[in-house]
Amino acid sequence: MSSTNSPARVRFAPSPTGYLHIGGMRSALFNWLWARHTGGTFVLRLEDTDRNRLVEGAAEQIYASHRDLGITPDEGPEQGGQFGPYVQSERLDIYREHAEKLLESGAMYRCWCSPERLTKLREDAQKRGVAFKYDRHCLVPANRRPESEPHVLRFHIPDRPETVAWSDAVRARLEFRTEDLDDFVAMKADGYPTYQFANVVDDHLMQISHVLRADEWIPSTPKHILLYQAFGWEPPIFGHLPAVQGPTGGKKLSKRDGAQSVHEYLDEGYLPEALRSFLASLGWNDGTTQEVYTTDQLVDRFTLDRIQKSPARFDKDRLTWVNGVMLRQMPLQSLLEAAESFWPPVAAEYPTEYKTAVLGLVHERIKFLAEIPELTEFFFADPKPDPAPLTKQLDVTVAQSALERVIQALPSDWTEPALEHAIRPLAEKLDLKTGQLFGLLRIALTGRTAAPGLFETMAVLGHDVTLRRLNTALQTLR
RNA sequence: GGCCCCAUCGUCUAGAGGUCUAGGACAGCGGGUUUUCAGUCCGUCAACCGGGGUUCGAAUCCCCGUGGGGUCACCA
Repeated sequence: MSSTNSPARVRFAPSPTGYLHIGGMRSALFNWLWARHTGGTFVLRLEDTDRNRLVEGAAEQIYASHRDLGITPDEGPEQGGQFGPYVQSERLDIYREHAEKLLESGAMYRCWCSPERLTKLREDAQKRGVAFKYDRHCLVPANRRPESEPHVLRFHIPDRPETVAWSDAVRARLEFRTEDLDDFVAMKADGYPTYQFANVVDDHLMQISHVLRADEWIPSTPKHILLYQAFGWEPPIFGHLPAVQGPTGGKKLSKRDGAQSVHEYLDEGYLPEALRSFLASLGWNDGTTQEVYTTDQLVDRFTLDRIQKSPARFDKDRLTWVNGVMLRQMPLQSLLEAAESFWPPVAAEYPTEYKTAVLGLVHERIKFLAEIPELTEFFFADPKPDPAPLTKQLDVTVAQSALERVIQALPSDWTEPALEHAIRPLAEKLDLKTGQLFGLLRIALTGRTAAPGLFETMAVLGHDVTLRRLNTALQTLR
């Protein structure tokens, strides 16, 4: 299948009303994957026709999210392209011009109805238990008003009852009856188009071949198709993606219930590659038992027919696992680069070689980069002296003599094997269990009960620091 | 409420009539490795929403329920 697809032109069209949450990013990723898989083009278009909901800086955040996730658009507001502009508020003339055509052909009509009247209509519909449909009041010649008065442009749903159907790339045939459709507003009174209208005009003008969008758009797709027909245009292929639900399920993922921006994950040290693999698995799989994918594999195997129909829940535990797998597979050098902005402040003065050695010890245990300070802090700063944990397992005198013996036994050959050779036998001589002695030393050296292996830790810490910390521990017991 | 979509372990999913006493993975639990934690290895718990059909045979097809979700804006 992969080689038989012609290059697709796909788009992701968010509106700048806030940051992009994970569900939105998943849609963007699917579009990007399909473009890459077919050797096509990924277009980013900003749908900013609602002036009331614009959020300062949101557009920039959206651009950044794509960049940082590694799915930079081929065409868009930032990169331009031959089908621009890619911001809808800069295309007002285009919409007006096209609206004019449909006005002339009779596919659209002017409507002067007040918000109050519409609200009343809506309430009536609710009372009667039916879906709201505009009553076409302004279609009656007697109700027409001067064109100079504020009005909107409505699309005239065909009077003849018919079925509007399309073959969805994700869920086979979908159909609606025109009787159930409302004469929706295409151009608002402020001169801006609605999504329904701008979307169709732009997708056609930008030669979009596949519209892959969230399935909440299914109910408005017949309106879009009717619009294409009114223009005499060929509709694109529609593919409606299953929703991404929050961790607790139920409602669709929204920004209030734990949904987060890509940046929050990036900031926690989730790798873009891990995010891509995990996000792809939310509603798509290749049918094998493979669980983690490189992006090349994703691009190679991504096909529309393997997109899931049912909603997927966002499971952070699984993301964390994927991230851990990728972190562990990463060469130490790459990990060092990825970790750059995650070091604790105290690490600032230390040389790269030292940090590399430290990273080598936590490489196996790290799940996301933000854990680095917690995992490595004691490599850079002495633990706070505290007698309590030192004597939790052993009484003071035993702990003291153990520390003294270890200090005396420290080898001159400061290597992991030499250290182990010198210290391990001490446990038996002191009549202690290995775990008791090692536990004591671990606390003395790191201030923690959980840390990397004792001897590798000592090897990295170096002779002087090790000796100092052991002495400090001894002092606190006196 | 009208219209629409969806329905396999807690979660992500495999499954396109027989190979399903339903497979993999995450999480959970138990154990091995081991100086702790993590990792790793092994094991374990756990699902076809219900009812009717169709068929020799249904998780897979059809219908009806039920449940969940979406949508009914001069928001996208």
